[in-house]
Amino acid sequence: MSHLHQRIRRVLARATELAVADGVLPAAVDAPDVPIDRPKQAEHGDLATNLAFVLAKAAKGNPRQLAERLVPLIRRADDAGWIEAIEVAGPGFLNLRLSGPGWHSALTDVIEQGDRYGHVDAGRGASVLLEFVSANPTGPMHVGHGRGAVLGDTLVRVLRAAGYQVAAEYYINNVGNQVAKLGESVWAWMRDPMRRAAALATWGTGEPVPFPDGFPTAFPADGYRGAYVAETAEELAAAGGFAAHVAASPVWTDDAAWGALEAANPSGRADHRAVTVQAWQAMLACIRADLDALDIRFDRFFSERSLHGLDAGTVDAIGACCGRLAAADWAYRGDPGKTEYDTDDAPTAIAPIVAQPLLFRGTREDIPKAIRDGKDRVILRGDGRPTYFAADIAYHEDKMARGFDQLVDVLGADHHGYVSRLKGIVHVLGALRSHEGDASGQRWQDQGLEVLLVQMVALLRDGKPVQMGKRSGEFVTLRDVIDEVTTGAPGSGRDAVRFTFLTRKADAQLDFDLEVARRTSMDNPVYYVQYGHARLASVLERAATAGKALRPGASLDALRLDDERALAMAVAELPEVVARAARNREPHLVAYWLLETCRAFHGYYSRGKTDARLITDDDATTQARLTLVTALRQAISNALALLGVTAPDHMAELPDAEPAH
RNA sequence: GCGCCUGUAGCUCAGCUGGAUAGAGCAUCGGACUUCGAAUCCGGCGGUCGCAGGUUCGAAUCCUGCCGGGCGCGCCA
Repeated sequence: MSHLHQRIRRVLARATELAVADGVLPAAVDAPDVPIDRPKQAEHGDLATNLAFVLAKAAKGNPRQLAERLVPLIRRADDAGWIEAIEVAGPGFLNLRLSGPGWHSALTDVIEQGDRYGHVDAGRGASVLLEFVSANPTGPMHVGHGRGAVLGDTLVRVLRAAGYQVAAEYYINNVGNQVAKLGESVWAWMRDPMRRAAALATWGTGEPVPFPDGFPTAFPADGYRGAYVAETAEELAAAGGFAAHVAASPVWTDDAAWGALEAANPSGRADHRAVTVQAWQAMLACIRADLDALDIRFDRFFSERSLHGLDAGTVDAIGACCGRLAAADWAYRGDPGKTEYDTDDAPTAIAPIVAQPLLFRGTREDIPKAIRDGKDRVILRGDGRPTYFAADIAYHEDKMARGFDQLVDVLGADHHGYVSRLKGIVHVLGALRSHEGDASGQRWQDQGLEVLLVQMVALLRDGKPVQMGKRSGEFVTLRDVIDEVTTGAPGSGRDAVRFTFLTRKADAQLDFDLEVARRTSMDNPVYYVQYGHARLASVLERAATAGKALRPGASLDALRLDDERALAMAVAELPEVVARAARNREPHLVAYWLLETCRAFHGYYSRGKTDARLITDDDATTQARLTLVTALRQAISNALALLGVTAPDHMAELPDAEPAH
């Protein structure tokens, strides 16, 4: 699929070849990936390139001189006549002014390609595994998770549009102390139906709910305190299946008693208890519903339990991986009992640590300094249980074994201390492969893992921070935010949340103002852009009603305004923006393209109200302008689709909005 | 202490592989609809790109140092 910049780039590449053939350039010069800019100054033409600089550097020549000599060659290479004028400017810029057919072709591209316009082949079919969200299934998603989710999902869409094969994956942390704690918290509520009912009623009133006192089984001091825990307990109690457990009354900390009670969990481990499993499954269902509300889909939910060999049909991949690492001296036995559990976080009733832990050599000198760890980390605890880190090693080993070309993880910024460790893993697993005679190892050592950090979200309401007490469990959930910014139109909450998250690049902190996200003006970018789309759709509708609908193959010669040329150039840029957004993993670029393009259109439209109306009495003018409008609408619609935001043909009237007249 | 992110207009932020006179929105001041959606547009005001060096034809962008802000450094996940 061809687009304007690509065609111009081909002309410039051919001109470079001609330059070599004519001896203007030495044969040794490689034709570079020709950079094409949109100049800031209108006098600088439609497109500009610093090709002469790049070539001059390689050929050790004078850029300005080389640019002069390239001009006739570009003319010669431009046999299709896209370029009307070439000007050498400044120290050697080549400013191109496109011919009518040249810039018109940007519009006909869109009309021809329809909803495929903007798709490019930058990825050349490379396969990418993109892991994102991976929120612990111990509670509902909060706003920060939401940002990672939207960024990840938008990146999936953008990468696919840019010609990558993408697998979207969610890693479920369903093993360990955190899920055990969730299970214990749910269990505490299940044991006491009276208090549960009272507490659930109290939650609705906003009164504080007393936790520590009066439970037959005390509520864990560091348990999960949100209302959702009691609600889950209510559901599980109602669903039944735990009557025997309650009757047998095992104390939560008594692993042996639980082991005797549950055939599926002979060890009795707290994170394997039936109630724990049901609890995180309920949480995961809730998370999936929230993701669904944002139109986020995954190709796979990857269970951490499967790496432990705990899911049906799985084997202990972690043990196997640790064994391989130890065999290649990437792991070693450390001193037993050197570090105690922090009593706050310790899983209850664990055996004293007497055996030797296995440590990962993340500090070895042959790991590149940038990803070398400051300290060797435990992967198998003294009691033999793997750490979270060990599971992540096995998980990334699994990803690598699946034959992807690239691995990308999206992480919350609060995990940034973990990034180098994670990158270290992939490097070492690559080295391990090389050590074991696997040729693919080198590629992973060189290329490694790519990690995108998503910075924090500060939630505001009308400019003031929204207080979130994490200890009380009363934090604002993603669901709350979606609900609060939902106005009247279907999908409006999703649209506002998605677009707002994409108005900042990932590594910048984001203020999310709930009040602004509901607003119907320029400070709410999603509205501005959707209004632009609705305006375009409305023009087309009106033209059709007036019997002046666009006919195929209309001539564009009647487009003579600077605004029209600029809009066509904006449309032409979309495929470039998609390619760059994919390459740099920066989906916000698409959002900015939308804002700029809509701003340009609103300006054109307003100026035209007096002297350049879109629907006129002159047929040729009307047809040409409707072509522009059609192409713009299509391009904007496509870009919105990449962001997962709806492109409405009409804006819903808001109850609290001033009526338009 | 070590490491990561960050510092651009009063505020919130863009700024492509280093490229031409650093751009938007908000705020503020002033304008624009009898007709395609004024939920919009046009204009004014506003800058030592944190500071100091370096690299080169050219630095907000790359390198070094310093200063300020945020975060991370568990046999938690």
